[in-house]
Amino acid sequence: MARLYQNPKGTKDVLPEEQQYWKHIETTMQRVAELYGYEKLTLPIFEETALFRRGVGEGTDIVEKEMYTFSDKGGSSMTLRPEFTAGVVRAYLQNGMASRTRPVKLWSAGPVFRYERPQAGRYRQFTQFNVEAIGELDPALDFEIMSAAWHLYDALGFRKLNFQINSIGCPLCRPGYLRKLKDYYRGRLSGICDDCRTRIEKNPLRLLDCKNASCRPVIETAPSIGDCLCAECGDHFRTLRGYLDSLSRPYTVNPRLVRGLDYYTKTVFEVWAEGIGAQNAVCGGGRYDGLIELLGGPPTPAVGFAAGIERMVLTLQAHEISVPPIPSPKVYFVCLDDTARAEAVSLISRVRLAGVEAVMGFGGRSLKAQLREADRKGIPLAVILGSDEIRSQKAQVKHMQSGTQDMVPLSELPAFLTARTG
RNA sequence: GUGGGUAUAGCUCAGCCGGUUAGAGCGUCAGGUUGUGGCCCUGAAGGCCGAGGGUUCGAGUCCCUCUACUCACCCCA
Repeated sequence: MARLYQNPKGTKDVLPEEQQYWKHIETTMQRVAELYGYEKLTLPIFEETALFRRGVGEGTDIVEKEMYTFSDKGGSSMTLRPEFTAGVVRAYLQNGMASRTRPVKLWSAGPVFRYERPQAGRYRQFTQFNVEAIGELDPALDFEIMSAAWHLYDALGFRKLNFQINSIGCPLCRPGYLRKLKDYYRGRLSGICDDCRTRIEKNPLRLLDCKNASCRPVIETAPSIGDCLCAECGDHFRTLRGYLDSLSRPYTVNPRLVRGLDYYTKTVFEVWAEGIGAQNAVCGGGRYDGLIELLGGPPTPAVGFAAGIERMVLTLQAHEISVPPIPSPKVYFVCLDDTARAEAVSLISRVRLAGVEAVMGFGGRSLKAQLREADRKGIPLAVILGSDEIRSQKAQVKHMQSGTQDMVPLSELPAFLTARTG
């Protein structure tokens, strides 16, 4: 067994036993997207590398160390998508969607790839549900996006979720804040961890969510971005909060919430789940008013979020939320000899066409073995076909739970089974 | 990239202070008299004890190296 092939590190097989969770999430997210008027956009899984370098940001961890980049046979540098937004914006610009009525509201779902050390809830290939609304600065749109996320988790049956929101300003007001923050930290170099000393220059916003205990008191008294927002950003955030309050959507303003991607402006938010380990963000998103222009389009505001499906599955399981079962066989055709099997092959085909999930026994297995299989798979009805039944043209239909049996003419079997399994 | 933990059957795990043919439960398959599942009983299949080296008369057990898995950091879904 040491010589068997293994799945690549950080990937995961989703076995049949887990599929009900995936199906529940997939149908729910599609329904929520429809309820909010978002249209589906299907994108390639890889794009040219430059799109992500530019769109995600050169200084980000994703670009610096996490991308699956390769040269194709023509010598072009390609990258498996590490997130959706850059690809969505590329498709929006390339297909002339900027001339559609705004906002253009799009959703996508599928695998994304980041080369990281795996741990609980973190994979190198994982699956995201992605929602974007492009072309509108109205805070009501921020609210709609957050509302869609809230609606999704509510419909899935999640409880005990934590909505965290913040505003990280815009190119007008953020530089001034960062200057204040850096000055504050430069005066306290001795009290902070090594990581934070490098963050001061490299990624100052990240100083605010350092988990190191020694940095905590420094963070507590650090200048807050909320006090430094420009008039536009401040108004935007206040209006958004007004919408959230009016609908009684529980949330926490977290002035230390920042995000790892360069393109965010104004609103950022995350949704945290309990009980699934350290990687507890099931959803992250925000506004990115500068990205479309950065990727060669006209100045265009936009807002969106991405939710991680594997983490949603973990949350459903950790919170013991029951999900709809996947339809399973309702009828098992027991075949006792070759003549019976020939009859079963034709009968089962008619039964399936009538919409009844049905399976049959293969090979020369005993009656006992076939009934045991039907029992263990929880199949409620067994149709027994042997030489007696062929001779009389009547099958025995056994109700597995009660053990009672009916004699049913073969010609009436499809109708009988349809009625009993409806 | 940096730490910690763990590797014995498909799964969950025993295996003492180093001692002879490697264990259990669950699962799978089969049987328990002619064609009837569940409970019970019996049996079978399934392991180079993660890999390589070392110590020893003798290693699943002790030591070293490697690999894989796992949790956490960085960061993120």
